[in-house]
Amino acid sequence: MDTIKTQQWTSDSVAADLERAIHEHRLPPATKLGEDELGDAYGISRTTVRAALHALSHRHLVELRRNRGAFVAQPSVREAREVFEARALLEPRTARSAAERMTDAALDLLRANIEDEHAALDANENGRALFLSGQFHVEIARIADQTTIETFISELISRSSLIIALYWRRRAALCETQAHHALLDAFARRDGDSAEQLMKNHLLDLVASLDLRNVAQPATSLREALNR
Amino acid sequence: MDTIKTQQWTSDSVAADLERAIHEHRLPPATKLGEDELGDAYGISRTTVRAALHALSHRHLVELRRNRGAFVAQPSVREAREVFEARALLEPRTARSAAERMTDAALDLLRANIEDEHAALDANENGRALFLSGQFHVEIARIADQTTIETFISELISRSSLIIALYWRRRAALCETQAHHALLDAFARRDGDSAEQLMKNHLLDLVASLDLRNVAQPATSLREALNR
DNA sequence: GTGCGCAAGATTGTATACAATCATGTGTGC
DNA sequence: GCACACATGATTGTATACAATCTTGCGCAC
Repeated sequence: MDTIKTQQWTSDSVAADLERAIHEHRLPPATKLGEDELGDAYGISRTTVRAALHALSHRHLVELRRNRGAFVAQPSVREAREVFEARALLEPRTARSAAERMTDAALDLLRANIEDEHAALDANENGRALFLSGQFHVEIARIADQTTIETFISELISRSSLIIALYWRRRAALCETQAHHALLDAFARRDGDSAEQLMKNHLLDLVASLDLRNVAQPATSLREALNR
Repeated sequence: MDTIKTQQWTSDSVAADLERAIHEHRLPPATKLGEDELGDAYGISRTTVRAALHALSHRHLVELRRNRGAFVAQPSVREAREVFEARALLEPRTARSAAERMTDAALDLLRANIEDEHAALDANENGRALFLSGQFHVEIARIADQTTIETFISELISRSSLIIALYWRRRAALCETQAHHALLDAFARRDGDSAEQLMKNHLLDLVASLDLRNVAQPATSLREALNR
């Protein structure tokens, strides 16, 4: 197997590349991430790969098992609930702050994001659309000028993508963009109250679209299923 | 210099050990954390030390500068505000959840924590008292049964300790334990409303006890001061 | 005497080599 | 034929060696 790109990969950029692949569902939950394999793929040594995998494990996107390797995380039903509870605490109030600090330039960024998502959906690039949909939320935290909270939300968004991969119920993804449009309107009006409430409902809708009953989790490999 | 302990150090345990040292102000902000130095101190190779330092940098407790090394982080005034804004979003509602789920065993844990803090203060172990004071908040998240939020709060608490090291204004630390006592009472009554409100006020008091005006930050070395 | 440039030392960044651990398959005994 | 034990292979955990980068001090030119 040849290397992926001609680039000066660092542990951070490899981690970002892997995170995006996970976020876009190109690397589904439970995928084995062998160090040698990744090292060959990126054309780097295991040292750098290990640093990237450890970084992702701190973001709960990768699960490290001692002497067994790294796997794309498989959030449990419980973890899924927790992630959305954390988002419910952080995002509505952050959306309010963003609305209050909104600028025209920031509005353009959010509009461009929504348009890109539409374009990706039209091109049947569902993974990319999902990624952009998440970026919308991260952008809001950035506009709210809360770097610390943005870091948390960014992690929660990526984990949400894994949760969606495992527990998504509905087929129609269009309701999503509708909520983002409504938020955009509230932002355009600098309406903090509406933004907070819309974000709250948006998150509730997201959870409602998941199947979080305590059913057996899908496992890609038999071994994984039995070790649980 | 001889090794610290006879123990099988792993990157995680080294990171935990360093985090506690930072939390207890035994390693003040801007302290240089040389890899060779730490490797010798713990009796391990640089590989493991590096993994620990990277882990701490992901928690924003250590700042890594390319080709220059690792330093105990020095949160800026802005970062300090952000940390407490994040805590304000997470902790009050978490305290409410904890109150609603409180058990007698959990109450005992919290009581023991407060007693230990008193004992530490009496023994003039201020660092240990500060650590225990932070653990009180982490325990609450654990009692609320929110692992994800607990992780975030744990990080924010450690960062708060750095913030206190840099920006603490008042001398009297006794007001602290008073707030924890009040919270304990609310928990004992399973009074979610009070717990949420008390936590909110407690965090406001904490911020008020800091000097977050935009003054020049104290720097331990001249070089650090100039590079900023 | 001051300022620039270069070289030496120190420290981190990366790769490679070795050790430890786990998974798997085979063989032997019952 | 089944179960347990051991050996083999594969993969991760750790240490060491080398390369790259930055700091620092000296020396030379002006």
